[in-house]
Amino acid sequence: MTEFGPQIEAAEIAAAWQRERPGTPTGSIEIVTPILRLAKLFADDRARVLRAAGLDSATLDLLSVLRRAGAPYALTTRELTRRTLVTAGAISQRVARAEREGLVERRGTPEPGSRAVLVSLTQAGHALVERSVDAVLGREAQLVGGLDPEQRAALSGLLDRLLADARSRIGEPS
Amino acid sequence: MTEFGPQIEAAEIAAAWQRERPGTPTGSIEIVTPILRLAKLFADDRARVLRAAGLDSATLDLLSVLRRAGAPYALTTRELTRRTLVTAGAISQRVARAEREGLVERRGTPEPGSRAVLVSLTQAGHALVERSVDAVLGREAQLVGGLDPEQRAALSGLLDRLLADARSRIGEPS
DNA sequence: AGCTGTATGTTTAGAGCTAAACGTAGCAGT
DNA sequence: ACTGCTACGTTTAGCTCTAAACATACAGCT
Repeated sequence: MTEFGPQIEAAEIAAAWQRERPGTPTGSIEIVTPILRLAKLFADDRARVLRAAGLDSATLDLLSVLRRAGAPYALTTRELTRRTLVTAGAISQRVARAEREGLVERRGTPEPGSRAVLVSLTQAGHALVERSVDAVLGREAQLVGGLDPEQRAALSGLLDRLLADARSRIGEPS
Repeated sequence: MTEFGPQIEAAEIAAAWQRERPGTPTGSIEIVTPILRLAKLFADDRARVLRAAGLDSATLDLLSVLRRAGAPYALTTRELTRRTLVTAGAISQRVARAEREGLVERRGTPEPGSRAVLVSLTQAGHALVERSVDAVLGREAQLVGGLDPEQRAALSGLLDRLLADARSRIGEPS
């Protein structure tokens, strides 16, 4: 992943901008910078854990969504896109890869009157999720374990609030 | 970017795991999921803003680091890697692209006794940063503007704490 | 029936990244 | 000098993604 040395703190970045360009609107840096770094840290760590299990994040993401959906573990491509952070094209490719490895199957339409494609977990895919989910989530629980339950609740609440706010501001650009 | 419809809440994801696999360690989901979504939201939004200015995030990241470093706006490749979230190879490619566009220059070693390469901003590169930084940071300030100053301070503090904790648990150099 | 618009998936070209191989330059010990 | 070691940077192969073009099915009109 990334071989970074000691990182520069978000506060130092803001201070550098103020020194170089007084008046630069640096108010968001102390929020955005740690979020970007944490996201990369979580993503890299997950990739590391999964590589040990012969898996990758994109595939586990696909399998997990299907597994969480409950029996019969089948969703349309459209629904997979909605529950994921990637485009429909990317889902199509993820499904193709997972199908090649025997982890999912593409089957005809779910119900007449729709040309949707149903993607479903195979036995092997189901087994693979069962084997790896606890490892991934358990590892993440360790990583956030430095905060006590109250801090986690406070953080979670603020993040949800920020996410909802930011979405509404993007939806209606001012 | 991503044409998602209404997202599934992090709490629903955790609840689905508990329903499907009681005992799954879902405690981290309410923290990790919103962080990943916010990171993508910020990254996508920045890309959108920059595209309008004929720029991309990777290039602005490079130019910004050089600009913030102060006169004479020059750093070694190694230092650029340290201040960034990408590998040395990626920096090499970013510099090559930016050099092709006349935004940076590669010059000989900074001081004898080292074979480091100095990358420095050109006039055009400097001007481009000046033109785009306020737009990017101003936009981000809007996106986080839904939180009041106290909430922002609380959020920033918790994020920094989590980042430091998680890094120490990973053992990655901090 | 024949058109047209909409929804759904897939395919393709191109971008940027990582990991790993590679090429060198300086340095230390012998 | 010779050897090996370390630091630094670049190059390359391969991966996954996005955006856009494409293909196709269905539904509503006329």
